Amino acid sequence: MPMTRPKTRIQQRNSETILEAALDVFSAHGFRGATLDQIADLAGLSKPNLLYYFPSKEAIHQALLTRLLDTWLDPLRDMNPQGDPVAEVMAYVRRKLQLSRDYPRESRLFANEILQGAPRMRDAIAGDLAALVAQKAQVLTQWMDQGRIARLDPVHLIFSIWALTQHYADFDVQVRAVLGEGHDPYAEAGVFLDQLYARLLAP
Amino acid sequence: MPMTRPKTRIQQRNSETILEAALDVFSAHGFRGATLDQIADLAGLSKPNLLYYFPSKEAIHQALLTRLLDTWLDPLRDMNPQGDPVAEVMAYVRRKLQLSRDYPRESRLFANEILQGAPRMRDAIAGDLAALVAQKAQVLTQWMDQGRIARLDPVHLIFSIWALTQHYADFDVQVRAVLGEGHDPYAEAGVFLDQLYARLLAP
DNA sequence: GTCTATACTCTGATAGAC
DNA sequence: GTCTATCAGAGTATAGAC
Repeated sequence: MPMTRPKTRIQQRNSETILEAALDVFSAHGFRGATLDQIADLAGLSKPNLLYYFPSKEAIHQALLTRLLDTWLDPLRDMNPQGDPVAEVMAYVRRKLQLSRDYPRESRLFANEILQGAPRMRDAIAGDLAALVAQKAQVLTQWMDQGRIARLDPVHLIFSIWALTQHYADFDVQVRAVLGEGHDPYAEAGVFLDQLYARLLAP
Repeated sequence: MPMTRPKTRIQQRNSETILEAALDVFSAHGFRGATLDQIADLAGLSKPNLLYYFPSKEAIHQALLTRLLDTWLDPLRDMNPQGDPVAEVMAYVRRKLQLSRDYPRESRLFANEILQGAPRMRDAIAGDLAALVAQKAQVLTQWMDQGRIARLDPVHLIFSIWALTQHYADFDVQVRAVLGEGHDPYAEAGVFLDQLYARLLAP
């Protein structure tokens, strides 16, 4: 009974394959836009076989969201209160931008969920995420009090980093359509965001 | 036959009511997540009556997107090449933030569409939108050449304005959950973005 | 113009053979 | 563990009365 925790190696591998396929489909079409047929096709399994590994469509989606949140918050967790303030914030920006570049599907999965009111993530957001932001906002405030970075609303500063980095994954189609051929959006964004936060944070 | 252009006053009013209801539902659940039942209920009409005014679900969605794009680009169009550079950009930021505050549903409708690869807007984005951005990027570049604002990638500067302002509408749930009670997100964002762009644009 | 009734398709989930 | 067959429900759209 692989309800909660698959045991054998084959089960592990198949669960993995399913989640990988599901990430593709859910991130591209949203929860309701995705179909089990699409996921099964992409995973190379039959639909009933899919439902042997996960009890429902909802369960697959939930599994993706759960594993996502941790990855998503890691870069912020890594912001070190002992480090150099400007360098720490800018390193956070770079890590977050890399995350958008390397895991755009995860970013879009998350965006789809929030955009529609976070029906399956409300608790996690009001809980873990809000707590982490509060904690890091305190660190930022301390740095501001010490005059080591410019005084700004620390929470909105964090929002700005989320907005500016996730934009490149979530609005990828628009970014590429506007830039046209021959551009590397993430490379250009890296340069631009470096300049932006260097200017913004300077005390 | 109200296929393309309703004629009588009642038809006008009912079309309006339907689009208003549809905006609510599509922006909250995405295209596939929305159902005609929900829209009909909200509009106070029967489902077949809905389909008397619009030939299909797709057509309702299309009508919303078409009327949206213009409204969405107006603030950028209004950026005046003859005005004071810093003031013009900052006025654009404010107009765009107001748009997010006053029309969050439109913002989310747009975000849903782009997020899922813009299947119904690709042409408009690669066309009108890209052209307008190219034109305004030229204005920005001129201002930079004249040393009146800091030198930055003009297109990514525009992206940053989109990302930072739309974030407050699109991720509203997250913003409010993180801020907690007793906050006015848009007022705070207004202050923050003023500071950000003042620092960023200073030559 | 608007409604009731209904046709038809899609999709999530289950039964049961192998 | 995996498949074929199938059910049940939801959802878009149409027919046809009024």
